[in-house]
Formats: sequence, C-alpha cells, structure tokens
Amino acid sequence: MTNPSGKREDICRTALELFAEHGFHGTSMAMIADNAGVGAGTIYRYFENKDVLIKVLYKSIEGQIVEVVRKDCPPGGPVRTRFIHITRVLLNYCISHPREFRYIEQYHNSPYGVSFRRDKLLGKSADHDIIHELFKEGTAQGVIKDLPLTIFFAIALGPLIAVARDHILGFIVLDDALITQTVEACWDGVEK
Amino acid sequence: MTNPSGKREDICRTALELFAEHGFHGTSMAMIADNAGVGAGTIYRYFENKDVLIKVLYKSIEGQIVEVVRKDCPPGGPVRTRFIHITRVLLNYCISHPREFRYIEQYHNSPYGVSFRRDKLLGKSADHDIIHELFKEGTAQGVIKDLPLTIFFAIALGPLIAVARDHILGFIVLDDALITQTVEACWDGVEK
DNA sequence: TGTAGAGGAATGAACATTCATTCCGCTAAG
DNA sequence: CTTAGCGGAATGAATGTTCATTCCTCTACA
Repeated sequence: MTNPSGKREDICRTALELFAEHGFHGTSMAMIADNAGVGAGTIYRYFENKDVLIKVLYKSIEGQIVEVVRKDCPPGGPVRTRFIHITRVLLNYCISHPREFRYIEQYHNSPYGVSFRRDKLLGKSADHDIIHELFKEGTAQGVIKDLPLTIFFAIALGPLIAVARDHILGFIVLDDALITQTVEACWDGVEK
Repeated sequence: MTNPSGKREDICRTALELFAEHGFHGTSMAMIADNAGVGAGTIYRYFENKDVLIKVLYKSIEGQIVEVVRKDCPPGGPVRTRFIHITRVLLNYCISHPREFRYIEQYHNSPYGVSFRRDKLLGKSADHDIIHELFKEGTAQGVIKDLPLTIFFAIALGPLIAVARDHILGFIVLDDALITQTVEACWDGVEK
C-alpha cells in the first residue's frame, strides 16, 4: 500500500490531469492532494511549491517528447521522407497524449512559458535540434525554402499544433489519412 | 449608465494591457484599478465581475479583427491573390496589435476559450466566414487541396499564429519580405 | 523469533496571504 | 439640497504553505 516512490508518481499523474483540464490557476493544491489520495502536506515533501511542481512536470513531458522523436527518428532517406516521418511522429504523440499536449500548450501560453521559451529558443533544445538538422540539410540541398529557422518551425509545426488541438477538442477526428494529408501539407509549405 | 469621463475606456485599456502581460489570474482587480487610476469599486459599475470583463474584452477584440478583415477584403481576383491578401492582413493585425494578440491567445487556451471555441466552430463566426467562402471557391475551382475545413484552417492560420508569437516575443523581427514569405508558404500548404 | 525504538515519511488542521467583491461615506454637479 | 458617481477600506472566501503530530518500517538486540 504505502509505496514512497509511488506517491510522487501519483501526485505527478494527478497534477498533470487536473492542470490539463482546469488550468494552472483553476487547480488548487488541495484538489491535487485529494485526487492523488495523499495529504495536502505530502506534495511539499516532493516539490518545493506549486511553481516548482508545474515546471518539473513540464520538463518531464518535454523529455518524453524528445525521447519519442529520437527513438523513432532513424530513417536516413531523402529530406522529405524524414520530414514527413518526424512530423507524423510528433502529431501522433500529440493526439495520443492529449493531457500532455494540453499541458504543454497551456504552459507555453503562461508567464512560465514565455520566460522559458526565451531561454529555450536562444539556447538549444534537444528535440528541435533534430528538426534543425533536417532544415540545414534541406536548405543545403536546395529542397527547402530559404527562410529564417524560426519561420521554418512556424510553418512546419504551426499546423500540427492547430490540428492536434482541434482533434483533442473534438472538432475533427484524425485518422491516418488525414494525418498524412496534414503532414504532407506542412511539407508543401516548407518545400522550395 | 452614461460615461462622463472615459473611465470605462481607461479600465478596458488597462485591463487588456495587464491581462496580456500577466495573464488572467496573474492580474488582480486591484492592479487594474490602480493602473487605470480608478477606485477598486468603480470597475464594478461598468462590469458585473471579473469574468464579464474578460469576456467583454474578448468580444471587443474579436469585433475589431472582423472589422479589419472585412474592410480590407474586397479585391475580387484569383483565389490565391485573395488568400494571400487576407492572411497578410491578419498577420499584420497580430504583429501591430501585440496586446490584443496575446490576449486572444490566452483566452483561447483558458476554460473560457474552450467552451467559446466550441460554440464558435460549431456555429458560425464572421471573420472565419470570409476565409470559409474562399475555401469553398478554391476547392470548387480545384486550386485548393481537398481537405476538411478544420484542417484547411489549421494549415492556413497555424503558421500565422506561430510566427506572430515569435515576433511579439522578440525571437524574430518580421518585415514585409518575411511576411510575404510566410503567407506565401501558407498558400503553398493549402494549394493543390 | 519477537520486540523496542529510532528515523523518516505522511498527514491535515492551522495560518497567512491574496483577491474578488461589497459597502458606505464623500464629492461635485444640477 | 439632492443625487448620481466614485473611491478605497472592509469583508469573507479561497488558497498556498507550514509544522506539530502520527504512522510506518526497518533495524538491533535479546
């Protein structure tokens, strides 16, 4: 029953769920504690405060995504093939992990997210590096438009996020065919 | 009832600023009152409560956007020309109204926004109607990909939002040339 | 094997703070 | 004088955080 390392996991899972559904400020620490089946004070044994909890959860999800992209990355064919593969993996992750997706979205649109985004884009982010490599290769080969990296990312990933959100909110049901259409359209956007 | 001394306007402008910068929950009514130079109670003469203020502000901004798109809409040439024109107008609005843009973004990623989005997409929204018309015309002519409307919107507008956000956060400076590249890339994404 | 007890984890009531909202006295115009 | 509009202190509810206490588990020793 009492499993020390299990409690932290319970808290994380519950917090992710509640934050994703009700937002950061719509979720109280008491709600998290209740739903996780722990005492209010227990959360503070694992996380210094609410902000730290929110940030740790973000880092954790980010790590997952990097891992998924990396693991499923290898095919070394033409740039287009790899681009479509990676974007498909990303989109699949988003729609099969709706809570994680909603969480990340909310984080990026919060004060936390803005400062973090600044660090991230000025420095380097691991999952973006893979796509960054692809971008450099594509432009070197002349198959991708000459664009600033930032705009390339926007054109490549912007539609994915929008489509994933619509799927999660139930405005459309994405099947394999639609996913293919979407990622191919993204390619058409960046292709020279 | 009447508004002798522009106080309502002061409150709206200040609230927009603060909400855009600190988020809905990071902005207290006291902050709004102080920065607007009115008493805390005065806000409640004009807005029933905080939620109403937030919603009214949203509606107001939405009205502005619809107006901008409508006003600058007429050119009756080929679908591509009109698509690029409209998306450019939208993107220009976003980067020249950063507060309004950030506000809308936050709203869409809040509990308010989700329920609203549901109403909106299931029903009809005025500014989307213009783009919707274009979509129908484009598919009828066979110049636009055969896609569900939702995915069309994602591909057409997703990059705009991403690019506008990067611009506002200072990661890139959009000039006319970059804007042109962006909206043309959006077209390439939806073009058959 | 059985048990006492120490160390650490967990608890949840209490606390301090923040915040939306209210209320009442004041001011200025008519 | 009357009154509508306004200010801002007061209010009470909600929430993040703390901490004294309880509970659990594992070890040491008989």
